Amino acid sequence: MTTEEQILEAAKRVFRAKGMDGARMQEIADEAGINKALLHYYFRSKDKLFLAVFTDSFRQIIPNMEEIFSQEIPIKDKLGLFVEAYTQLLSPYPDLPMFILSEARRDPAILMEVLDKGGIKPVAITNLLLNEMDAGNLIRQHPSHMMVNVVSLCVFPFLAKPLLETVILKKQGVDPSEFYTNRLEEIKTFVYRATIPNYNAS
Amino acid sequence: MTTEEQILEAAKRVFRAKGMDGARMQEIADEAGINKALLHYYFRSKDKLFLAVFTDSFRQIIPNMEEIFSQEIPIKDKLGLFVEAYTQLLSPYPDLPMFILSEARRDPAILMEVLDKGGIKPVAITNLLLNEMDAGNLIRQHPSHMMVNVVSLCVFPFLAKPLLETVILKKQGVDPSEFYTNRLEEIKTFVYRATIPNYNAS
DNA sequence: ATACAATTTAACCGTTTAGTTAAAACAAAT
DNA sequence: ATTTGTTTTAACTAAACGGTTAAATTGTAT
Repeated sequence: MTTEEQILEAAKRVFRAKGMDGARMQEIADEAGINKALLHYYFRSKDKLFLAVFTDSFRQIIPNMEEIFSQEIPIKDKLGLFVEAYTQLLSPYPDLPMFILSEARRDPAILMEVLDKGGIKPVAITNLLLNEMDAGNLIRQHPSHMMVNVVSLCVFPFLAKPLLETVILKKQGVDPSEFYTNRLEEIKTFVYRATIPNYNAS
Repeated sequence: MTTEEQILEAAKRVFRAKGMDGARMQEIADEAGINKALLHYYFRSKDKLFLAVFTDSFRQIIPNMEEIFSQEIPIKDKLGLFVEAYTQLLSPYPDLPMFILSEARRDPAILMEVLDKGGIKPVAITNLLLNEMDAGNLIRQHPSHMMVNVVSLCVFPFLAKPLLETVILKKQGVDPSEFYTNRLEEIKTFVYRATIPNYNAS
């Protein structure tokens, strides 16, 4: 791994954990095992380094939806695959969603910079969902809301992790690790019941 | 409104918009229409002021669940009322959820400080849900996951607001204001289909 | 009017921070 | 051996920040 990559990896860890305002260039240098001078030697400013981290992070939270939704399988299986892929994508990086969303709120302009590069094509998915509704394979509903609903169920637990673990779980006596292992199946059946016709009957 | 209240209101606005790390005491003083010296005259330190804001904000995002769930109405109506109450609770303060969750992640210890004061009793709700499942009024599922699911659907759009508006909505040609007005009904029917037996049939 | 609390003004302190600079050391290729 | 790019060291700057201080001012209640 080159020094530049080492720095970027260290910067990812620190920025994701503490955000732009809370992160310190010195801490990133320490984390990378180098000194502050070398940090500026590679990335001239904190803003440039942050932009690199944010761009990289944003690419990471966009799942490969085309790969899933272009398969020739029932829409129910596509939804299941998406939920699986997305939770597994985020599991190793539980800080990612909060990092992206809170930094996007702090500086909405940064979204426009990154959005054009990393392509999101919700139109294609929208049409696919509408076709499945016409075919009777999907309960009729607004595609935008359905997409937001599914993503909400997948992402929210990562965003609320500290709150969930202390409030709901500890006070309820539920084992946190058990909660997370059950989570995937619970999301899937919840989504199936809300979107697949006659799912409850079967 | 007393000066102390003016300061607290100003601090709420600034802290919620920029977070602890991004907020500046000078900006809070300006926002409150006073000077920095007076700010420390009332709240001795940034930490103390922040704690006051966080405590107040945390109380605000805990809906009055007892009032809703103790009514003598079907569980379906209780769920609908909860979704309605919660989205209406957050609508005037769209920054609240992100503020609470991101600060809770930055300093998880602050949660324990606040949690004991503002009471959350998920055990009562858990038992209520289990009873409704036994009575056949609710599709059987883990109560913890069901609660997280419903809250996810309500809160996530507020957390992802800037991202949603730029990415999904603008690129799709959907009017953001139309999205938000439809949102409430979409959540409710989504929840009904996923939790109420034979809801689709009726 | 006097006393007292609230508020302003303005300067100040100590610390932290991003960023710079220059010189030296190091490593690898020519 | 010399060059070239990389890395370290260490000191430094300039600005921002949280917090303090003291004196003056204002307003209000007694």
